[in-house]
Amino acid sequence: MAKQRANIRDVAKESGVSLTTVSLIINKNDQRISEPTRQRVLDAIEKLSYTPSRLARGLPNRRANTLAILVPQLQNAFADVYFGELISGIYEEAAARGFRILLEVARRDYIKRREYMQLLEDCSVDGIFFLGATEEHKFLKEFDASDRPLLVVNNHFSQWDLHHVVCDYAAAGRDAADHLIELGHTRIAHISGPNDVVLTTRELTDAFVGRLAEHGVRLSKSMIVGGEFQVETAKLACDELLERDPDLTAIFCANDKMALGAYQSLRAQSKQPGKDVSIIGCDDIPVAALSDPPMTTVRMNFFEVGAESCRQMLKLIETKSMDGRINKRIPVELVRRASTAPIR
Amino acid sequence: MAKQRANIRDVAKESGVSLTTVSLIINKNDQRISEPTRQRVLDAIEKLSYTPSRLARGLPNRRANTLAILVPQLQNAFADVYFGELISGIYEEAAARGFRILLEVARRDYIKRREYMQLLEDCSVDGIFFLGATEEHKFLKEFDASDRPLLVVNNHFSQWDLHHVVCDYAAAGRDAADHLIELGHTRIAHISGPNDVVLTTRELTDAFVGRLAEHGVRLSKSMIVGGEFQVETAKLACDELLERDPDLTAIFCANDKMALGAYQSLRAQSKQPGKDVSIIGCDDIPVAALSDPPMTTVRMNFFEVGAESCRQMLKLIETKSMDGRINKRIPVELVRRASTAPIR
DNA sequence: GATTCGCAGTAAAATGTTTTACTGGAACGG
DNA sequence: CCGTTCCAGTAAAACATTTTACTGCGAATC
Repeated sequence: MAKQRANIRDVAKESGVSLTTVSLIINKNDQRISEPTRQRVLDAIEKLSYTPSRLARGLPNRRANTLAILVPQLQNAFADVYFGELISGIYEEAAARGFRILLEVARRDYIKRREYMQLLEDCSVDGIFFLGATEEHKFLKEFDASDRPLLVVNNHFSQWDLHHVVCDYAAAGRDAADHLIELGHTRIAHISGPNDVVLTTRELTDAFVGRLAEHGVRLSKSMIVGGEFQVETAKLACDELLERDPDLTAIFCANDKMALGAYQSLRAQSKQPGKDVSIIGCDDIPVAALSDPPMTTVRMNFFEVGAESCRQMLKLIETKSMDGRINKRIPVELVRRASTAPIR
Repeated sequence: MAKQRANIRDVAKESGVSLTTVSLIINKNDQRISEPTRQRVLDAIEKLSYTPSRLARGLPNRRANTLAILVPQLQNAFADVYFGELISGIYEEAAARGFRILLEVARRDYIKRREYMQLLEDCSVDGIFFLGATEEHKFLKEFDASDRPLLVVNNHFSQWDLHHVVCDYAAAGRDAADHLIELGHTRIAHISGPNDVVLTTRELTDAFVGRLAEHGVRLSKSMIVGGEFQVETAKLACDELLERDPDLTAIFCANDKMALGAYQSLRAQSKQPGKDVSIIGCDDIPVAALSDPPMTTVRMNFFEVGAESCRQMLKLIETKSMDGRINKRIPVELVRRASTAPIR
């Protein structure tokens, strides 16, 4: 009971080789170690139930083998399916590669103290994922064209040169437009996201409106209302749209939550979603399939966005190559359910 | 441009003192350092924009200044208000004390490989919070009466001797019973949680039934149905209860989600929750106040449970005193809203 | 027979802290 | 004037690894 915990020196002594040899074996860069020696060392590791210290390991090469997920301070950010799926995707991929995940909340004073930088500078973390970024997060400027490993997940920016991985929102807008056109709709409305601060939802809107125009359907500005991505605001938005055009036949909502708000609004006016008015959502969150009627929507595989973000981040860290920024688009897919129907 | 990053040695050289002095100043155990020296060192730190490396700091005393949150692998565990609030509470308190939070998911193979132990053994983490624990998590036995810093958040176990911080579920059961009695109800039912695997919800049920009995109201076994904490299963449970006793006047649900399920069930049978049948929930999640009718419920401050868990954990780590287990109960509070009414 | 090469492994430096035990000198009481 | 105490700080060990440059040796090559 001399020692609490075996270290690499103990293993070396036990198996009669040098530290270096043990280290090489642990790190699997061991072409040059012969099989018998290798086996002896592995036995010693087993016997002493040795685990290399992550702390000490990170020290020489300044690697923590840890990644941070930074989320904005929202009302229960951790209780949102959207963040939940992104985080799961990142986690899964990171865990598979032996990386740990650190959780960080970008509160006001967190940003003011530049703690995200500390994280990188004190070697706590090898890279940072930023979820839920908007154009109001001015501190991102610090990463503009910098070689600091920060990756924006599911949003992107034109004013700053950053790494990002995003769903193909333009394709989503086009898919939604094509679907409604195919069903014969012409009196169409759109409940958008916060277009003033999020580029992706602007792209969604632009692509949707643009594609409708290509098909000769004009969507006037007044039939586009912003909904802040929440059920309640979307309900109000939908009320407003129905007042402006009581005969509209289809609404494209920038996310599924807002589509549920539209359902509520319609019902309150004794209209049936999917029959009287076609509703198409965006995201395909789990409740979309379970809603009544089951929702037609554009599936955005957020889990995959998270996973791909993580793969890209790891590549970034390994290679340290700064030739160009990461700029990956994840494909989307229209899911036809019962909330859209041919025009009568 | 000789160096990338200043270290403590650079600071020492710059300010003409020894490493030790700098270290003492950084760690604020610096009674013995004179003010002028202190100032000189702080200036040097500023000038070189020096940040101590967390990795190197942890090495000598085997402290990572990091805590892990372990959650079970559930359908979108990260997208649940319950976990969200617990995590927020833990995070807040940890951040205030300079601790980082690591996220870990207890998947099947994660448990099999005992990675939670690795976490402690390789010094990645100074302590582990386990959320969403049930009696099916047999691996907890490993921490039974052990001095490993694992803390069970918002559940507890009688079969294993572990640290825990829990809401006072017994008090919640009593409060709910008292409230219904006060309103004159006698035909009462209960939709319970997964009583087979979670002790806290058994306590809730027992306290509720016990208190009713004290007031002379007998709740038969058949009027208690389990609901697995989900909206859908609770709806079915409620259907069943209404079939068994169409004249029941009140239902106590073991959480708010299930109370919402009960709302649905009642409405489907053209009964008005809060008028025809009083419903009382448990948790006071945000939607409870927003539901229709606003829900009477027992508030469980999960944020506070998380925060207190973290405080206890830090105490555990600091003192390393194993005289007794942590066993803290967080008080609950009845919130009267419109889903309960005096019997007619 | 000298030179080169590859093999299997090692010595030692480097990574950046904390902490314990020490030191030289000044003040101070007897 | 001597011993003690205090002050302000320091030297050096410890923490656990990775990595670079090296070494001895036998085999192949010229």
